[in-house]
Amino acid sequence: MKMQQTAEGVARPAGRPRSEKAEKAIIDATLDLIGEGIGVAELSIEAIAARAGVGKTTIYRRWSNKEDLVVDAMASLKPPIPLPEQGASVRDALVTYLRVIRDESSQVRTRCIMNIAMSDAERHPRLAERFREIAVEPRRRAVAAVIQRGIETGELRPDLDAEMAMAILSGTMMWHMKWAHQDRQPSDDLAERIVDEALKGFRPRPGED
Amino acid sequence: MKMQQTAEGVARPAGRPRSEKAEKAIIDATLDLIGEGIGVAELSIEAIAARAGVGKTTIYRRWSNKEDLVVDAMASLKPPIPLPEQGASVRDALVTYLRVIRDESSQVRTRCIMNIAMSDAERHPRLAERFREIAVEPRRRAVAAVIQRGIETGELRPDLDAEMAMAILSGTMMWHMKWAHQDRQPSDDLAERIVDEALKGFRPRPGED
DNA sequence: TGATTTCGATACGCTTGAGTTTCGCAACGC
DNA sequence: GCGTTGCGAAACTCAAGCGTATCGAAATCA
Repeated sequence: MKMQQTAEGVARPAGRPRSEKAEKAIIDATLDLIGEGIGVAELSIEAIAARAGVGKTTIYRRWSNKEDLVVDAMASLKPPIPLPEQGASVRDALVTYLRVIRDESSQVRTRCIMNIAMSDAERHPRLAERFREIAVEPRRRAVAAVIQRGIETGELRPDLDAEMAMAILSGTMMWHMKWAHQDRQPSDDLAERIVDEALKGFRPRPGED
Repeated sequence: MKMQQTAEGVARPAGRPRSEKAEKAIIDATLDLIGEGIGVAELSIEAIAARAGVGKTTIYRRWSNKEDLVVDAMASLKPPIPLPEQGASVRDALVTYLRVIRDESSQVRTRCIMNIAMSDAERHPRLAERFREIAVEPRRRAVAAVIQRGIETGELRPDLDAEMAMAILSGTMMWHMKWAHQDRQPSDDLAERIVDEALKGFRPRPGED
């Protein structure tokens, strides 16, 4: 594979360059299929190639196995974290955050992707790590910042454990979305109710401090 | 298929009766394989038959497809709910409850089964329904009873929403077990810390009532 | 123009597992 | 003993999908 020098000095291989469009089509097809409820195990390279309108060779030239492809596909997801506006109250910021989780959890596509992240993660550590990195950590940091600010303004208890608060807020919403929506869709004010309930324990106790 | 009358008057088919031992072996093998991390998609009848020391025909005679078998296997699980002793305080009862969840979530086998229940549930509604029925509902009721008692004794706020409390307790523990144990195993006092944090919001506010 | 590489398409050999059938034996009631 | 049904084992057909190879066309650079 001879290299050639471009004007910018970047080495590039001779011959026809790889198609970025094909690459994107492959990633999109993978996410589409996953979003339709196909698990990693059932996911076939042939189906991805067909969906992407691409030859199998084009896939194998880029990824040597299915797991690598799925990891890259998951990593390509840009999590829509509308970071809570810094001007709002802690309550409003947390409500906004939980509303995002609720809305995402209502979409079949997001739920399927989350299922894969959570379930197949047991067998594919790299996938779990990547998902944590792109989807969990940024949010954890965002919530931690909100909580830190709340502590500084006195809206929250000074000894509040941000990690615990994060777990309570996210965990409670996830539990509701997973196990409580069997008969009815989530009520519109679910985010508010969770935040208000949690804040009962998060706020400073009157008569203390 | 001719029927015959037993002494008890129960109709039973002619010929050799089906082996309960084989049936149990099939169920056990299924749960074993699932517990080892085999997903429903990769789970093969052949592997189950081999593991159970049974012919494939013996499986097909009882279950017409894989989903039916998995549903029955999951349903055979007796969830170990050590119902909190009624004498203990609400705090102790809830700590006991969360400890059970934590201990279960630490076992690979239980985690695999839960993963299947939660993830494959999206595609297999009967499986989700059954799991909810045998694993979620009994616990929900147990916790609801504890909370009801706490409200009656004045240990908890009279307007506390039992459903919300359940979601907070279980959801928070599940979140921790799923996303917080990446670097270290759960601390021994995790159950206590969650309950104490939650109770800060669950107890009556001083000066109110 | 020629060398090189990628493109999509198609075909190929191979493995896995589904679901069925057949076999000889075992367990039951009569 | 006889009829019936279940048993495990093995063989079978069939389909899906893997990973590789080959094809002619297209894209890029020297």
